[in-house]
Amino acid sequence: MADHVDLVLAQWGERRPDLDASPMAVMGRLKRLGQLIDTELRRNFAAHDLDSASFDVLATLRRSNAEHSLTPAGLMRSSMVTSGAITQRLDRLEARGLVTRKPSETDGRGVQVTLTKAGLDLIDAVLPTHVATEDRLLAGLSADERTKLADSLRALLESLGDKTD
Amino acid sequence: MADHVDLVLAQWGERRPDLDASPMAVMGRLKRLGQLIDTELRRNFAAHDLDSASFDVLATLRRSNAEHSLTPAGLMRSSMVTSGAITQRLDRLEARGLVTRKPSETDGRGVQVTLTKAGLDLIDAVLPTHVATEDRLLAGLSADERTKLADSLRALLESLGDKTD
DNA sequence: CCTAGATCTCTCACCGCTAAGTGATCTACC
DNA sequence: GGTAGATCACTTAGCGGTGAGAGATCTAGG
Repeated sequence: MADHVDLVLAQWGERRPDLDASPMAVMGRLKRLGQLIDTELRRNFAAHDLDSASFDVLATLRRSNAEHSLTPAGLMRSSMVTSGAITQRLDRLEARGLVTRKPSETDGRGVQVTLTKAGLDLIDAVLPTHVATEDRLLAGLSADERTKLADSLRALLESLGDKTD
Repeated sequence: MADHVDLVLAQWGERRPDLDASPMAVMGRLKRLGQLIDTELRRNFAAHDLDSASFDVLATLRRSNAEHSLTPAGLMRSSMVTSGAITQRLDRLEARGLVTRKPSETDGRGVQVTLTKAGLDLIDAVLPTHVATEDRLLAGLSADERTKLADSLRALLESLGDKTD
């Protein structure tokens, strides 16, 4: 059993035997999986006139609270993109009537972003197909393997400071 | 112990208890790790006047064979980006004198891309710091945990068709 | 109070990728 | 041998991101 990364590691062993390329066994696979998964999810989103950036915002608002409302700063922390990216995402979603922006009542700098009815309906329509696509991509792993993998990934994330508390 | 994805899963359970969001335990973490790692590697590349796209091409050529030479089609398969992206990457690298393009001797449509001396020197200079950065990002996992994680990721990649043979 | 620094949202220039499509060349099959 | 379809590298329009920075507002310390 060998995947593309095994080949890459073998090539490095051939050309640069002095180099310890072992970190690539994890990092290379993370990158490659990310690209494969992104490509697949992109297709699903496109079928619903969406892209992963818009989905990300709508889904974050949807799950945040009963009002489906959050500040741009909150969206930024959740999405791990720059503030400029959030502004542009919201511009697009607002133009499509999927979210509204209104000044914060408590913070003169702040803005409150809220899902509109159209935005709520759209995200609720896309969510089941999105989860189904993710599930299909994981079909090769048993429930136990998924759990083990999720646990390993959680450990790595936590070691990189991705804590909730 | 809880990371950001645990919070996200709890939120979905609250807002959409009917939805089985469990695939996100793996998919969400893969996405999040990808973003964290990309950001970190970007910093390292920038310190060497590089970006991950250029590094990807130079490293692929470096490890491919003793001549450090490949076709654009080969680079495309290895990088999993579209052919247009490869053309543009090569344009940039050729303009910087890091690679050369010459027509294939055996295929009238084909091109042979080769690392120049400058390209070879640059990638060999960056490689050690790149691997060191990756190793630092994995510092939170023991050798055994890394192996287990790499194995899980390999299994997932293989199930998605990322085979060498 | 007042001020220094943090935080919030937004703007802008630039960059790299996708998606769709082009023309040229190769290959397999009739 | 001719032709239909695959493959190859490239072009272009449009999109979404970063990084740097602006201007407004909040907050903590003296």
